[in-house]
Formats: sequence, C-alpha cells, structure tokens
Amino acid sequence: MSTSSRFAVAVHVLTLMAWAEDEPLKSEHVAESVNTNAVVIRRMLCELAESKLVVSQSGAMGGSKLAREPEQITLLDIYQAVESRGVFSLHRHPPNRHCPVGVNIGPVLNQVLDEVDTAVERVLANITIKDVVSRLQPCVSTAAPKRKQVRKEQVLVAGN
Amino acid sequence: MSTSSRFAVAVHVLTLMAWAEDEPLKSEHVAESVNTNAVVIRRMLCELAESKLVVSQSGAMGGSKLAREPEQITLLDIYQAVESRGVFSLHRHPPNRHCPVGVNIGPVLNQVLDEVDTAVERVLANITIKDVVSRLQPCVSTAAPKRKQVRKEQVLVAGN
DNA sequence: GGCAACTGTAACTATATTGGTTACAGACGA
DNA sequence: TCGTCTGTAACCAATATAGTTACAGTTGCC
Repeated sequence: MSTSSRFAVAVHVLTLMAWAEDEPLKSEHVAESVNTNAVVIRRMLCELAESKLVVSQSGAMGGSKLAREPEQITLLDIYQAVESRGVFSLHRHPPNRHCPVGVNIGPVLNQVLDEVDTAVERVLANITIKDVVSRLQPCVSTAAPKRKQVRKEQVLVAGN
Repeated sequence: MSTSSRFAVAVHVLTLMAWAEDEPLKSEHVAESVNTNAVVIRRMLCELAESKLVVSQSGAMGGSKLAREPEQITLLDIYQAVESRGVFSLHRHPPNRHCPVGVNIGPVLNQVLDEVDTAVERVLANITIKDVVSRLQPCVSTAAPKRKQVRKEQVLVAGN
C-alpha cells in the first residue's frame, strides 16, 4: 500500500494547536515543529479548514487555531479530512469479465475493503485530539505552563 | 495514504487458484483474468511463494497452485506477503526535537498506528480464501463444474 | 538429444502521488 | 501604507507501482 505521512502530519498540526490553546499559530512555526516547508502546512491547513477542523486568519497577527474544542475533534475527522482514499484499492484495470472469478471478485473485494475501512474508522473515532495531548503529557507534564504569547512560541519551537 | 492494488490482485490470484483446485495455473492465464501483464503476476507469485502461500513449477506443463488448503490461507497471510508497510506512515523527516510536541508526538502516533494496524489485521485474519470463494459462489454457483484441464482453462479465461 | 512451454528475473519506461520550493496576490493589523 | 500573514499557482524531485521486452534456466515430451 502506499501509505503517506499526511495523516501523521495532520495529527501533529492539530495537536500543536490544542497545545497552544486558543492562540493562533503561524504556518511558519508549525512547519518548524513538523520539520517541513510552510507551504506544505498551509496546503494541509486549507484542507483542515474545509472540513471545519481549524480556522485561519490572514494578515498580520494572523494564523490558525482549532475550530472547536480538542475533545470534539477525533482522529477520524482528521483522517477523513486529509486522506481521500480508503486503505486498499481495487485493481488498476478492471478484471476480465469473461472469467467467472474476474467478473465476481470485485464485489467480494469491496465487501472486504469496506470491513477494513470500518475497522480503521472505529479505532480512529475513539481517539480525540485531547487524548493525544494527554498521552503527550507524561513526558512533558510540567514542562510548559502556558502563559504569555511570546513565551509560548519560544517553548513551541525553541530551536530558533 | 497510498493504497496500491497489490493486495486486491494477490487475493484475486489466490482465489483463482482455489477455484482451480489442485491444477497448476500458468502466469499467462492468471494475468488474463486479472487483466495485467504476466510478468507482474510472476513477480507477485514469487513473493507469495516466499511466504509459502503458493508453489510454482518451472518448465513445460508448469504453473502455480496453492501451497495449502484454501481454508488455511487467510487474507492476513496475503496482506503480510505483499504489503510491506503498515496502513499509515510517520513523518517523512523526524519532527523538531526542540518542540515539546514534536519530540513526543512520535511515540503517541506509533501507538495509534499500531492500534489501526491491529484492527486491520484482526479483520483480515478472520477471512480465508475459502470464504472468498464462497462469497463468489452465489453469482456463479453451478457455472463451472470442474472436469478436465482443457475445459477448465476455457472456463477460467473464456475471453481467448 | 532437442524442441517447446513454462518460470524467474533483470532492465527499462511510464505514470501517479507526495513532498519541497519559489513566487506572488490578497488580507489585515498597527 | 507598510510589514506580516494566508492562499495558491507553478514548478521540480523523489518514490512507488505497474507495464513491457528480453532472456537464462527448468522441465516434459517426442
């Protein structure tokens, strides 16, 4: 299969925003945390905004933040926002319709792929961004008592 | 994600062999049913043979057949034989280690991806090739009463 | 032995997807 | 109006899959 990192990056991005609470993050800062280019992040933010998971503001002092509370955003929401296709695909070219297996394998495979997709979705639906932030906590527990904006950004990306 | 059709094709191939029972199928015939090139099929058959799901024989009258009974081959076996990577991937480049989220998101994401992979594997482990053939049956029930080899191949790929 | 029919595999090309980069128009706060 | 952002187009690079030709090696059969 062709797994991309889009889902992982999207979860990372929304986790950053949950971590930052209501403060808008600039794509440049998010990109530094994710370790990629700011345009890659902005492209993804557009998709996340279309799915109403984040809201962005242009202009000076702009940036992006969560559109709703972290506990109201599941990983399934994120998955559906950034991964268009299912886990598996059918044949590139349709099978031979003159073969009794070829002509019937499609529906059967679709049943199976649906079962797989459903299982994946069931797992993702039960994990929220708040859960992800919580699982992060044990390692950084008292590390970043959020205070003022400037302080926060230094903490978020201390590498600069 | 990057879903390929390798899994779908592999299931198709093994289903053909279960359908053909113990008679060895030529890559050329399998390719016609799948509607692709025979070399693509032979490459896949090599992977399936490495995983001990099929056995192939060279030379005249050669071909490939299942290495064990259809009810002893699960879709998980096939998935593991032809799909190297998991459903999702982590970041292409590791996140920023100076960011409290970036440095901790990896293990959390790995937990999630493991849960997803496990869910997928649980579904696939419960479906055998025999099940797939059975699900095929309703559409072709009495269609191909297997008799002699020549007759069988005509039925398998009637398009030629 | 020699031929014909297979598999296994290398080498190459084509195509698609993802990710990275530069560039720039438009929005917006101060 | 100026500087700082987002949104987006237009590329390029890297990678994975798939398709194709070609051919060496194996095997059954005459």
